[in-house]
Amino acid sequence: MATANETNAHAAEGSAADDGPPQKSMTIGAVCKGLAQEFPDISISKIRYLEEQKLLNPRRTAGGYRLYSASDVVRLRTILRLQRDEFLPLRVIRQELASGRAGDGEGAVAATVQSVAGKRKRRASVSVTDGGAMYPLADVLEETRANPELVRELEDYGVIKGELRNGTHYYDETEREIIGAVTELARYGVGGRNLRVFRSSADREAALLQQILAPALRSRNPERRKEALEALENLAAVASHLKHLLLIRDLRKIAG
Amino acid sequence: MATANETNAHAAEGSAADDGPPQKSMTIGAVCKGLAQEFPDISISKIRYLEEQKLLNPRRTAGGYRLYSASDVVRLRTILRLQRDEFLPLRVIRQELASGRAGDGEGAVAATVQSVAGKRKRRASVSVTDGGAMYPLADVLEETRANPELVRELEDYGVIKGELRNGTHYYDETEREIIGAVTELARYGVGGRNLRVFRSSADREAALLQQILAPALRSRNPERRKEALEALENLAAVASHLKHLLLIRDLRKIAG
DNA sequence: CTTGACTCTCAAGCTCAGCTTGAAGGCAAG
DNA sequence: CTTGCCTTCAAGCTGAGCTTGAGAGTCAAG
Repeated sequence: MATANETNAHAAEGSAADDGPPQKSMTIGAVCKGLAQEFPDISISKIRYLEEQKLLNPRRTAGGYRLYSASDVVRLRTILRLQRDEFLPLRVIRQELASGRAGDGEGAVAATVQSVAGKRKRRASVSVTDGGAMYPLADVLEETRANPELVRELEDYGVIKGELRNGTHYYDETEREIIGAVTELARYGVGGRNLRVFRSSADREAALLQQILAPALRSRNPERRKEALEALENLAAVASHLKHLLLIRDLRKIAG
Repeated sequence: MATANETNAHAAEGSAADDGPPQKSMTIGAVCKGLAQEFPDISISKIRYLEEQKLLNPRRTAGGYRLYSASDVVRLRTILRLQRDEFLPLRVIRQELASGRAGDGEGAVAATVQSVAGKRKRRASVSVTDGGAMYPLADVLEETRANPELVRELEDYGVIKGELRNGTHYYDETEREIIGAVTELARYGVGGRNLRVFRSSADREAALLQQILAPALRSRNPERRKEALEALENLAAVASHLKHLLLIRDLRKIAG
């Protein structure tokens, strides 16, 4: 738990005290735990696999242990993000990283995520079946540049709920995006109380879809259930699109 | 090899001479040959597979033969491009298509390749300020493969209104897409009467946004008015995104 | 109204990416 | 010196994305 960072076993090469500025290399297990927050399906074997595929190349101890530097970890995070958010196959990620835009420098790698990603977030929240990644409040606040007050307000309204783990609030991907969207709306003067409108319509629509798919969702046949879940995702996508269109239609009258 | 297009066997429904304006549907074999130019690894079985995966839904002859309209082919080309150039899995392509970035319209789809491809690029049909293009009912019906009954129903409900010009109904881009989306929903069992839910929430949200931007929109200063319109578009986009997120959030509970 | 090219469905199978698992053993620090 | 993390290597698993084959039907040209 926690950030599982320094606390971990075998954090090699920290030598003496915490005086040394940037000499901290981590073992594979520590790296894995550190990334588990953002990437729940990471595993030691996966990291090793990525190395086998020439995407990583960490230092080794005399005894053969892998030692990951900070930039190794950054690179790994980049790889995982490109895979998860941009759906790039490893073959292509390897090229992207190799061909210029990123050696190892953190700046360079950060730039890569931007440049390769081009636009922000493709998948993010469209999936009903969540990946399970959680982000600490501090990160969310920094990324969305949201007002902490507003986050609290959202929690009070029950729009988001977060998860309290050893003293810090954690939010999932969807919640993070909700916070971002609401922050954006706030810039235009759409206050917290107005969110009721959005919330209640979402509730109604969810109820509608549930009702329609209820039989299949309750089915004990797992195949049928899986199909229903897929249908649910598609329905959500189409329904959202329809809502958008209807809103545009209304707004056009207003603008007209 | 030329375009290998008209030369093909069984180019159905061309009936008599070349008098018919837009009645050209192709069989699967013809479509396949036509696309082989750009996509060498296309195959008939692959096209059928894509249909099985709910990415396509062509008309059929009485005997069960697939008949691909021009817009079906455009859609298919979009799918293949997203797959080849963007490495998107079919799952994601399905969502991208369902959730608006591409209906079928040529402009819209071109925009999709762009927008999904990476640049920001707003979708053609979401703009509050309409382009003004109008499509005759017959075209809309063919493209969306909507039930005429359903279109009438939508008009009764006041969701769309169309325009009567010398005997034929004409619809704008947004209306056409609404019809498409509703048709899609109908395939999942979301009937006409359920649309009230969507409509009323759109109305409420429009009212909210109007209220917020009312002063600026009423302004006599054209500059200020233009700014307000832009704000309206952004608000609409963000609001739609937020609604989608909230819906996902609710659905996750259901699915859980 | 036949003929032959084309198409249909359905079930089974195939390939490859992307990991996971297990066995058999070595390294590091309390 | 023991305990827990680490190593390699080979084999295996899973799901996506098609392909193949069998058996039957459709369509338009002749």
